[in-house]
This record gives sequence, C-alpha cells and structure tokens, in this order.
Amino acid sequence: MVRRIINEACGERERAERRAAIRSGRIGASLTTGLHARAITASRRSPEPPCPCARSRSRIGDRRMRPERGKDGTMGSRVTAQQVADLAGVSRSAVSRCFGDGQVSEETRRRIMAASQTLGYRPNAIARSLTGQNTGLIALLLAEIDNPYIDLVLKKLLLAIAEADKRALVIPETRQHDLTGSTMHALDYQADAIVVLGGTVSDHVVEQLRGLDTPVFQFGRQGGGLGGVACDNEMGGRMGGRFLVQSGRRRIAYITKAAATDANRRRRAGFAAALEAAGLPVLEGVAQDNGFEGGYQAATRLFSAPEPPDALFCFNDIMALGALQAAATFRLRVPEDVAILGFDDIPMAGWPAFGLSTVRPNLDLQIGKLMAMLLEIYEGAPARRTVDLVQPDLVVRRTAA
Amino acid sequence: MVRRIINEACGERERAERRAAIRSGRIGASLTTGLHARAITASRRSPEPPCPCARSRSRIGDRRMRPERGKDGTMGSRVTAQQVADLAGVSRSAVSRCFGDGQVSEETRRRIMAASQTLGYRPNAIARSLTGQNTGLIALLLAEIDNPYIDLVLKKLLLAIAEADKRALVIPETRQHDLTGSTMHALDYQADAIVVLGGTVSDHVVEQLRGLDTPVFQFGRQGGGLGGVACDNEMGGRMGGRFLVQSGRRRIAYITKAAATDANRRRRAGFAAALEAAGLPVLEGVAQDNGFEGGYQAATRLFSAPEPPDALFCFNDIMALGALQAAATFRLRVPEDVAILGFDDIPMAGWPAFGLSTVRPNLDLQIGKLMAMLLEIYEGAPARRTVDLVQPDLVVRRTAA
DNA sequence: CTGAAAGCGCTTACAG
DNA sequence: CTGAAAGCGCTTACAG
Repeated sequence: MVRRIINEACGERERAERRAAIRSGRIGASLTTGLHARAITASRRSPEPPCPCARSRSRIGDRRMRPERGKDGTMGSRVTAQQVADLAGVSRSAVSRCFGDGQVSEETRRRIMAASQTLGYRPNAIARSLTGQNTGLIALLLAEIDNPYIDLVLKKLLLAIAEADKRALVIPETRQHDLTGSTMHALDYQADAIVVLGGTVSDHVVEQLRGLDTPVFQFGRQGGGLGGVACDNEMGGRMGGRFLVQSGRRRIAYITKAAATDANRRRRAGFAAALEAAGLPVLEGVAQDNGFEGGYQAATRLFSAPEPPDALFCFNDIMALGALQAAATFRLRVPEDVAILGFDDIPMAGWPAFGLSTVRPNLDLQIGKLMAMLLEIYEGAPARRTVDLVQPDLVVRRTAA
Repeated sequence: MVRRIINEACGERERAERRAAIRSGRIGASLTTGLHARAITASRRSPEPPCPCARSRSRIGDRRMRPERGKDGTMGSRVTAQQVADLAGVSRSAVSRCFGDGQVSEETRRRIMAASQTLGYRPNAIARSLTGQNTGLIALLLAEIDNPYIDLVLKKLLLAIAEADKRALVIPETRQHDLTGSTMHALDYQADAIVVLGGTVSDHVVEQLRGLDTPVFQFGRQGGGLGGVACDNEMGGRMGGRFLVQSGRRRIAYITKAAATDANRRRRAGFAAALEAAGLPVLEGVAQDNGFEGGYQAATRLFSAPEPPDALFCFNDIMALGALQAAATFRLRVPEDVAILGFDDIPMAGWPAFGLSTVRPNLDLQIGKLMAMLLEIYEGAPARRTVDLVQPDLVVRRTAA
C-alpha cells in the first residue's frame, strides 16, 4: 500500500462553498456569476506558484488556436460539464445525469439546463463514448463504390441512421480480398456495428471483420455467416424470366459480367429456372463490365449473331440502358423486336426517355429491416446471424411489356 | 488538503516485479506468459475481498456479450495498452510512445510489437481522441442529397480522406435553413473539421456552423466567410455562352429552376455576359426542378414557342438530358436544329447514347485543394477563409459542336 | 530512452 | 435525488 497526497481538494471545497451560496440564494445563477464560477475554477487549476497543469491546459487550449468563447457569445464545444455544474451550483454527476437518463429533480434540471444554455454546453460525445455503453457510431463499409445502386442504398441508410440518432462512419474499401489499413483505422473507433454494403467483398474480408468484437451486418450480400438483409435475387431472376416467357419470348439472353458475384449467381439461377420450366435455354451475353459499355457491347454482339435474341435480361439497369442503346443502333424496335429488362430500378430507369422495365428491390423495406437489426444490438441483443431476404417487384414500363 | 489512500499500488508493485523478471530473462514474452500476465492483471483488479471495480468491469465486459478472445485466436479490440505493456514487460507509456510518435529504443519497440501482435492490440481511437491532439474525424455535411454530382464529389472525397488516413463522419442534412438535431449530435464528436458539401445550404446554417470552434470549409459554395473550393461557375457559364455564340447560335436559352442558388446565379451571370458581349439576349427557360423532368418540361415549353431557340444551356447535365429527350420528341436534330450544353460532366454525359457536350468542373483538382486545406489544420494552421475557384473545362461531344 | 503520475471529459455504482 | 470517487483507455510533460 502506498499513500498518495492529492492537493486538488481545495478546489473541491471552494466548489462546495459556492454551491451552498447559490442554493441559499446569496448568489444567483446568472451569466455574471458564471464568469465568476469560471474564475474560481481557474484559480483551482492554477494555484500560485503556477502548477504544471496550467501549462498543460493552455497548450491544449491552444491546440486549435481559438478563443474559449466565440465572438457572438456562443460557446465553442470546449465548455465542460464541470463548468456547467459550477454555474448551476450542482455536481458534475448531476449534470451528467441530466443529459443522460439519470434521475434529477425538477429544480436541479432547471438550473442545469439554464446554465447549459448560458454556456452553450453540449456533452462531448467522444468522452461519452469512452465511458458509456456505446459510441453511437455505425461503420458503413462501402465496397462497391461505383455502383449507382449502392449510391441509393448509402443515401437511404445515411438518412435512416440519422433518423435513429446514430452516426455514420463511412469507409471506402478499395480492396476486395483484404482490408485496407485505412479501414482498420476506422474500425478502431469502436463503432457499435459494421455494415458491409454491396456484394463484391470477399468472404475472406467478411471473416476478418468477424474477428473483431463488433457486430457485423451485410446489405445486399449473403453468406459468410453474417446477419443482414438482401434482395431475394433468385426470386427476382425468376420473376424476370417468367415474365419474358409469358410475354411470348423464345430466344432469351442473360447479360452480365462473367465474374461470379453472389447476386449474379442467384439472379441467373432464378432466371434459368424460369426458362427451364418453359423448356427454353438461356442465351449467354458476356459483358466486359457491369456498366453501360458492358451492356452495350454484349447486346451488340448478341444482335450481330445469326439468330439474335428477342429478349434481354440484364444483370442491372445500367447494362440494360447500354443494351437499349445497342438496340437503337441496330434499329430494333423495343419491345416489339426485342424486350429489355433490367434490375435495380435506379431513378433513371423511370425517366420517360427510357421507360425501362425492371425488377425493383424493395429498398425501403430492406433498410427498415436492417435498421431494426442494428437497433437490436443497442438493446443488448446478440447480433443476428441470418440474412433476411426481401422480395422484389416487377416494374413494367415500355422496354418489356 | 485532504489525504487519500489509494490501494492500487500493489498491482503496480507486481507489475514492476514482473517487468524485472521478463528483462532478466527469467520469463519469456510468449503467448503463455501473456496469459500469465493477464492473470496478474486480473488479480490486481479484483483482490480478495472482491472490490467494487470487479463488478463494474464485468458489467462493461458484458455489455457486448462477447468473449475476450475470438474463437480463432484473434483478439477483439478490447485488448488495452496495459495488457500489452504487461506482456512486453514495459510501461503503458512506452506502449503509447511506440504507437504514437514518441522515442522508443529498438529493443523496446520489438518487444512491444511482438506483444501487440500476440494479443492483437490496436489503440482505441476514441480514447486517443479524448486525450490527443485531434480525433482524425472529418464531418461531411451532405446538404444536397439527391444531386448526382454531389454523389461523385462525396465518393472522391471519401477516397481522399481515407487516403489521408482520416475518417469521414457523413451527416445528411435535410433542412436548408437550420441544423437538425441529428447534425448537432454528430458535431459533438469533435471532428477536426467540417466540410459542407453542395450549394443549397443557407447562409444561416453556415453562420451556425461558424459558431462552433471547429474549422468549417465549403465545397461547391461561396460566401459566408468560409474557406473552401468551388468550381468557377461564372467562368463556366461564360465558356458555355461563348462557345454557343461562336458556333453561330443566335437564339440561346438558359434552363434552370427559378430558385437562386449561388451556383445558378454565377453560371447565369457568366453566360449572360458572354451573350451580351455578342449583343444577344438570354432566352429564359424556367424549370420546375433541377432534374430530368425539369429539363424536359422547360425544353418542351421552349420548343413549343413560335420562335424556338437554336441552343440550350442547362444548369446541369441531368436537365440537359431531359432537354435532349424533349428535342427527340420534337424530332429536332441535335445539334443541327438545336445545340444542347450541360454542366457537371456526370459519367452519363459521356455515354455514347448521349454524347452530351458539357462544362466539366475539375473535380480532382478541387478535391486536391480541399484536402490540402483540410490537412493544413493538422499542422496547426488557422482555417483558411477564402474560396479557391477552380476553372472548369469545356467538353465538346455531339450535342453541341 | 523510460516509468509514474496526472489528465482528457465524461459515466456510474456507492453511500448517503 | 445527490455528490464524491473511481474508472474508461489513452497521451504527455516531468523527472530520472
């Protein structure tokens, strides 16, 4: 055992005296006394001879080279709970309880709120995170950064997270099979959960993420033992295939990039099943990429064949738009000569210029389910391990009817 | 003065003894001794009779209901610097220095790195933020959430921020004239800087942000006394106008939504100046919105007039695409009958389907300049107060030549 | 180069 | 309901 002598108690005593004074009405809790309170605090912090902490304080105060108080009287976020406590004549604990979910008397709450108002106090979320139950941060791992569908997902998710009063730490992950150092750093912020957006990330990365002690969810991706939500891609493929078959098409092609992402495999499987049920083969349309050019070129190749297809089902809308352009180049009438069907229902698909028929994932429902899973962990529930599949809708516009 | 007796020193002594043992070679710094070290730590934390902190610890340990050690041997991020220090036989300070920019001897660094490796230690960024110079967080205030150009900006900025080893806290701001509570909360995370993306946010919001003690920058917006970067919109407007004039157009319209955003005002001013220099008037094309439909309808109205324009300069590419569609509806040849010019050069503009001529902001240069400003504040420089204008380029494709 | 101590701004049992 | 104390996981002068 060792005894240590701590000399900050004088400040404590001053504070207690002041509290008594405020309560007895000898001093009012006004801005003026607030300044007074600050003077007391300061004297506590740097007794003569000036103690080391004074040096340290000023350095930190300096670090952003801004005054403690804004020119317009609003305070910067440097006001601390102690300052509020001093001005209100209560303890720091009371202030904490008042801003947290603790019990505070009406009178105390009133004083604290008034003081906070005056000083412009807002609790430091970082300090809160260090000691509290959670950080309020949700890390969004953006795997497919140039997928316009993911753009949509990201925006809706950002809105939903803000709505739930959480914060989004957005991390662009440029590697597919490993985590970048930048991502690792972002993960050091103790996010309450991680959401992997998009289907291109490898199972290995998912495995790495599972090694962390943070719940991980996936959006638009299945497998890897992670919970999450996804569009029922197989169902979507089946819906598309069935629709084309029923509208009398016989030479039906599926256009996609060769790479076997999970979403692609499933859409294709459902599609193939639908054609097979009708005794039809799947014509192959291989694209260089999953973008406009890819769709354009794959369709061009198909249209140049001796027996061109009478229907195209494209892995996504952008490719379908490329295919649409190819059809125009070949002077094919859409949908009379060739039906074109996309997937995703990006905003552009609905533009009158295109009138693209497509399979629309129920994005809002997916986001809703994901948010529910996310919020469950704040209730102390263990992270889900299953992927919730959400059924898409067929949107019939002009390009396939 | 008050004397306080602190009983944690026993743990300290044990630690010191152990350090000596490790150094003298009596114990090796292996995984096994690592577990041993943890046992010591544990005994320090809960001496018999079990002290209160044991309770508190277990609660916090429980809070995520995960074991201290993953099934595959990887550690969760719950390993602390103290554990590494114990295993390496050094002080917590040494570990901190090793992961920070402090001075550490080669041997010490080796031991610490080995121990960290074994335990899977990564410094807790939140704790670091609380005590360190900065948080490494950059708040991105996303004002125009459905502007596809801002999508592009956001992605590039996310990449640049990750590249600079900073983290992006992305905040969707749905209100134009005030900050939402959600945004206020996000700002409580002590971001090192705030970047306002997009031009639609009001000066009042900018004023509120300036009240915080965090440097604020703006992207694609001028005024309000905030530093930042923006496309030289006036110059862009002038380039567009001059180009149309020089290609022989005489009845030139400017299409935009009536609302007077800053970018709109400037583009229009430059454009009008170019036409005026040629003695030409600006034909007005008023749109409902700044999207595809808006462009389509405004163009439709212009084409229906007794003397339709022979050139359209649109506020942005999406509107220009709408106008292009309107031209097709009117069976107008582009560019022979009517030239169409956009602004932004979104990826779609370059698709062969459109071949949209447009004014291209130099996005990479803008991002580069913004990042430079952002990084300056980490050097202790005061936030810049001026907006750097970056000159755009004219991209001539098929719709105006 | 190194360790002990103090501190960052909060929260949370604990004991009134 | 309230305050004093301990603690969250780090960093950083300070004094060797």
